[in-house]
Amino acid sequence: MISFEEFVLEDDGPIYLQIIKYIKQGIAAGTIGNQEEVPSRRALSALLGVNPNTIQKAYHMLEEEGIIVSRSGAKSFTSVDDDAIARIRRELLVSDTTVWVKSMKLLGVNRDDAFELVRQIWNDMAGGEE
Amino acid sequence: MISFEEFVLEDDGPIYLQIIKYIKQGIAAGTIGNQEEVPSRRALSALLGVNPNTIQKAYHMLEEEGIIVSRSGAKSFTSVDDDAIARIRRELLVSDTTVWVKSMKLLGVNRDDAFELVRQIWNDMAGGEE
DNA sequence: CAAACTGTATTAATTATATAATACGGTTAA
DNA sequence: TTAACCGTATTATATAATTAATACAGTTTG
Repeated sequence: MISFEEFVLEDDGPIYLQIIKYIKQGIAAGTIGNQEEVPSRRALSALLGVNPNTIQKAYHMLEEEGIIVSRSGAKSFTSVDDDAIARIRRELLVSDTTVWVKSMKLLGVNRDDAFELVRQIWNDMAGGEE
Repeated sequence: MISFEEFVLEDDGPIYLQIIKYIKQGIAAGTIGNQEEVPSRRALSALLGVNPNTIQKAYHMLEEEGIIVSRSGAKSFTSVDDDAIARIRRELLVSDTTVWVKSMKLLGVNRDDAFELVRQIWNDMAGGEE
């Protein structure tokens, strides 16, 4: 069963996109595996304090991407083979890093200074490898 | 006069936030200086193909942050002393980098691998220092 | 079987974002 | 001075995102 304990709802963008990204990141990180049970629409909506329709929208889009499989009346599960995992991982790594690099260049920061900034921030943050 | 030639309207988030970020990044990068003229609401809306009210919303929020000054009937100008510039620059550097580092940690990427990924992407992108 | 849970669907209302069409009065420059 | 700008404000409309309240049929489990 996918855990949403580490999920934090942000004020940033649409909730359904945050949920989609969280699941994709989990798959890419390996913390969410294949044929793993997904929380029901009602259970996750109660846990996050949002509307069931919002969860349904996120799950439906994930299903259209072939990342989860739903059967009417039954529980929903992930459906990701090794190729799909690799594709999702690469997609997230490149898109997130490209956004950050673009920002650093706009701010006129060179690569070494950007690395130094990362070193300062990396250790102060929880989680991940040290 | 602030130039919007390099500005590209994305489908991502609200337009007024994109405009605010573009101006803040310009100030932080030094390409937008103090007491520099800002395009009129009507002129910028025509250039970007968006509604004048959307530009007004962005400018109004920038004025509330003390970053631009408007007088009814007259042109609007930036208002950023050295302290303000340093504050905005630090704010953008830290927030953007924190978002990226958080993403790398969620994906289970260690710092050295993250740096290697940046090296691959950095040179393939245009702009900024090499 | 029956109760509890599941995915799915529908309709209505709300908020944020953006557009559209104007209007008013202040500022600037020919 | 006067025409062309400027910032500002108002009202209406449209779409996207979200909430809300239900409802129905399929699946699972005791």
